Amino acid sequence: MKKHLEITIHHLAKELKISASTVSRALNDNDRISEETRKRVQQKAIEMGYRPNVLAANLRSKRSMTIGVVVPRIDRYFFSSAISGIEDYAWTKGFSVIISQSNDLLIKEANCIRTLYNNRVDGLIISISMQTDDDKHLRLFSDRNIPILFFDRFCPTIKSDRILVDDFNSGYKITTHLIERGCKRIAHIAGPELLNIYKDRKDGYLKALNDVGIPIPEGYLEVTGLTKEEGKQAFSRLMSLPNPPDGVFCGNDTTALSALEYCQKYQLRVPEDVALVGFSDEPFSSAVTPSLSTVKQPGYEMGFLAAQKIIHRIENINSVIPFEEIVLPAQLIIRNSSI
Amino acid sequence: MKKHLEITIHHLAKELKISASTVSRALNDNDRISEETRKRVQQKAIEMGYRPNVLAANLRSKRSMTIGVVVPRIDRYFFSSAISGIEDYAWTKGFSVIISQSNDLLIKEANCIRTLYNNRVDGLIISISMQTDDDKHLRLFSDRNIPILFFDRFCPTIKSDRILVDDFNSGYKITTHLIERGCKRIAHIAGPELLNIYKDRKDGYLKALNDVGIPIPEGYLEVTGLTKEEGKQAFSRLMSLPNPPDGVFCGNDTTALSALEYCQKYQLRVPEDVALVGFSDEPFSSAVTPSLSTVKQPGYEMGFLAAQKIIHRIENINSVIPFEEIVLPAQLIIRNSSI
DNA sequence: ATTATCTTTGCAATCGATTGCATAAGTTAT
DNA sequence: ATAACTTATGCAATCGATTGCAAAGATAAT
Repeated sequence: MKKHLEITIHHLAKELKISASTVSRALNDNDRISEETRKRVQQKAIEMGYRPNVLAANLRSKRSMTIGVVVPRIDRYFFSSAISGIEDYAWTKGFSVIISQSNDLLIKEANCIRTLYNNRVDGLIISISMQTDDDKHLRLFSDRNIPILFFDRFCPTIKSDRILVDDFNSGYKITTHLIERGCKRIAHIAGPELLNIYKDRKDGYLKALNDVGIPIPEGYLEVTGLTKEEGKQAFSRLMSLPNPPDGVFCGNDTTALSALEYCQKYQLRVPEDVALVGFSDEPFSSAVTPSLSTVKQPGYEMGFLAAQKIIHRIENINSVIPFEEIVLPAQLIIRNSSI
Repeated sequence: MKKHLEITIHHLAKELKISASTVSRALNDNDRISEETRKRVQQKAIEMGYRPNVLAANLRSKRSMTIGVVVPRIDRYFFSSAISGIEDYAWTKGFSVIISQSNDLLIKEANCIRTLYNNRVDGLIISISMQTDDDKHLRLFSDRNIPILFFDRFCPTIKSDRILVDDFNSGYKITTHLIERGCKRIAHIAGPELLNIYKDRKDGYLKALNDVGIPIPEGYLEVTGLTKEEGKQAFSRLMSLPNPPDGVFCGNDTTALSALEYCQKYQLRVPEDVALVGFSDEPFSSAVTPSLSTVKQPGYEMGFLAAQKIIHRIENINSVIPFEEIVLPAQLIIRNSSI
């Protein structure tokens, strides 16, 4: 079973009676090697089943051809589709993708980043955790000038590229939509302010109401962790108010679903009694009844673009490229829960 | 900005006036180094901000502390939750996870595997593509005695560990459930026979009907790619039969959802006119109306277990551990679409 | 014929850690 | 005091590629 001795460039060199350096250059299609030798070497490499040892090459060249990705949870659709986009592009450029998840914990996030650093990834694509209120762990990369790219959720104190969704305008559009369909009392279930995305959604909501002079009653702004359970509680508090809302902008689809389930349980009609809008267009959102109005974030495209940007930066690591903040538009999808 | 010269064990050695080998051993808590020296070295390492270069260590030790994962698509919930489980366990053992997706294409799968091999991953966890009818690319690993572990979808000609879901019994249980609720004409929308999972589900279906002596009318067994579109077409063909089914076991939840949408469009009542059962318990399945009966596969747990098994094998690469086929039970979840 | 130039290849150091073997120092037994 | 072990540390080779510099050979220019 141990018949497979690994073939190295030295074996090829000996076989071809040339030096290892020539073999190395030939395999990399270096101009300095004659066309003829290159052909011979490449032919022999195939013949002998040569497989480059990426580790050795990376050690020497100080590039790993690998990008690290950190997301809160891999199994959330938005993130898995972003990873899918990252992987698809990276693959075309010969980069591998190491993933890790922070589980929305700062400590875990810091550990992931340290591990990725130790593995000498060439760049880091990250969507920070809900707890990240500190940038010390990120400095491991930024201080060493290793490219970081934030997507969706970013750390404002680190200078770097960012690919974001236009949460402010989305929040504004959602709220305006609710106003236009006739809602008079519009509440919002927000997420932790620490994260730009939730703050922006909330600000969009506030601005939209303010622009048309609708005041926000006491208790109409819930701030939660946006889990299924917290969503249910928050919605229940809203509906127990003396003057409950007739339209609720939920910070994500999960809480919107909680709200929907609450309505089913207590015989509230959606959207007649209360209109609902979520955020993210999870796979379930179009399938529920009534189907859920929401905002579709281009996860795959963001990931693809993120990979393009960071690989471009990696490949031009010595040029000064100004940092970019790309804000992608998101699409308001009006479905039956707010029609 | 270039203030960060990388600290190596040689820098530590010089600083402490000892040899690099001692530093290396001290950092790895080797017995041969005195307790006192170990402390001093570890202290200094922290003080100087030393970060081990995993690449160098791996090159020498011929282990990469990395496992490669290949799945058809990262953004499918079953796979992303499995990856989540893999990553969670691997992380506790200091392993990194490189992921790649085959997009259900054999060629892409082969390329992914080659890349993972070149990166010298210590093991491969894979769920094969729908097209994989050949094992040449997998031999790259198996011939070299590098651990492979299949989960969910496997290649029967490669000897290795497997972690599977009990698709046969699940198919059997689903069909029996439909029989018991009173369905007389039960159809099945199956996936490609090439994959064990779809063949087993179908066989369970056939066996269940056979056991109670129900014959299967002409045209009641559709074989498709199980996409949304193909599902819709297959279901439409079924319902256009002179004697359409009153119960359909759909090969996955996606096609079950297609069926549901078809029923809504053509005013068929579910489950009164036709009962539906899917497979996989996608996030949308519990949320749709009527909620979808299905089989819940333990994705996260499978991934976690897969990581445990393969890392155990990696850590005992020189012992002969017999290959294991673990078949996990899956849970039939009866919801409104077939109650 | 001689020098200059270009092309093609090889030598040897290097990346940063690991590890078998040798050695020095310390301890115990004879 | 010497042999026989232990214990702690260092030397130097090694993993498999990359790369600056030198050199050899071929060709062109003077």
